[in-house]
Amino acid sequence: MSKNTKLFDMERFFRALADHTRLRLLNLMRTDEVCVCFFTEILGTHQPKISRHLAYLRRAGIVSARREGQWMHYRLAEPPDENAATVLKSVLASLANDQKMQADRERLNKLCCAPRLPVRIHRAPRPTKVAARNSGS
Amino acid sequence: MSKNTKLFDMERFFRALADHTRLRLLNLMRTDEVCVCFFTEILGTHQPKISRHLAYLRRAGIVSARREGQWMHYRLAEPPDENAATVLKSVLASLANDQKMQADRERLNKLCCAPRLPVRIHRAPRPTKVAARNSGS
DNA sequence: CTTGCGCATACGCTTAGGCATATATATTCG
DNA sequence: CGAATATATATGCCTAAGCGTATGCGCAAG
Repeated sequence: MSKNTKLFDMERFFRALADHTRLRLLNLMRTDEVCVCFFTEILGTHQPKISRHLAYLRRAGIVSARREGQWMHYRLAEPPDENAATVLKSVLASLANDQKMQADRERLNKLCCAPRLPVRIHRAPRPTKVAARNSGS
Repeated sequence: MSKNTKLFDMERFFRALADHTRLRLLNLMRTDEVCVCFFTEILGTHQPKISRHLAYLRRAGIVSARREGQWMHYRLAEPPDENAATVLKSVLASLANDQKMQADRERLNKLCCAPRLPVRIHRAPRPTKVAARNSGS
């Protein structure tokens, strides 16, 4: 039984997961807090598209945002419901098994460990690790 | 790592789950193989709507259908990928925790254990248990 | 204060997918 | 065969949500 008061809107939750771009974003946030410009760099797409999808995920309660000066940092949120948490955990584990998702993460790692960032995101704050929530629990 | 050859189309999978009617159908199939007329009876909705959603689930590989004379029986399918199986299992467990979903199941149980079926589905074959794959209940 | 940057949102367009109603197909029964 | 039943699909309508482009707004730097 669900311990928490807030109801789990399962339908909305799955709608949020039913998009390739959003799954890629979640995969990149699996262990890190990441700012928007890194997402656009890694996914190679326009910034408004990224922002729209991040807003969608935020509305679904799957990610949370933190402002730091002119940068917005996104990370996975604690689901308000234990069922959501369980499902999300297995979803993230599945992402970790996907080859293309692994490739995205490798590019992110390379990029943020590089001595110098590309000009486009020259001053951007690099992704930072977040307390592990999967497999470590 | 995914052992099975067939790739898991996660996006399609979640799109299939992103609908209340389909979640209710899946919940009713959690332990049973059920024919269409029982679904329409329990959900209290029109038969074409049920058939459309069942077709959607079938196309997503989540359920399978079996014909028996003029009746079609639907049940959960074995996901072709272990990631899909893991996620689906946690989804079904979440359904089992939902109060409204429990109510649906209780109505199905009452209906199919009743000495006589309502006139509408008088001759319909009753749901039958399927080898348990999740939560005993 | 003005300019530039990072990000969010608005706009217009297009498609997927929800719905109810109507119809087609297939099986069973008389 | 012809009617009735069980299910599937077609049709038309409407909304959600995808996309790219344009724009708004807050913060930083000059």
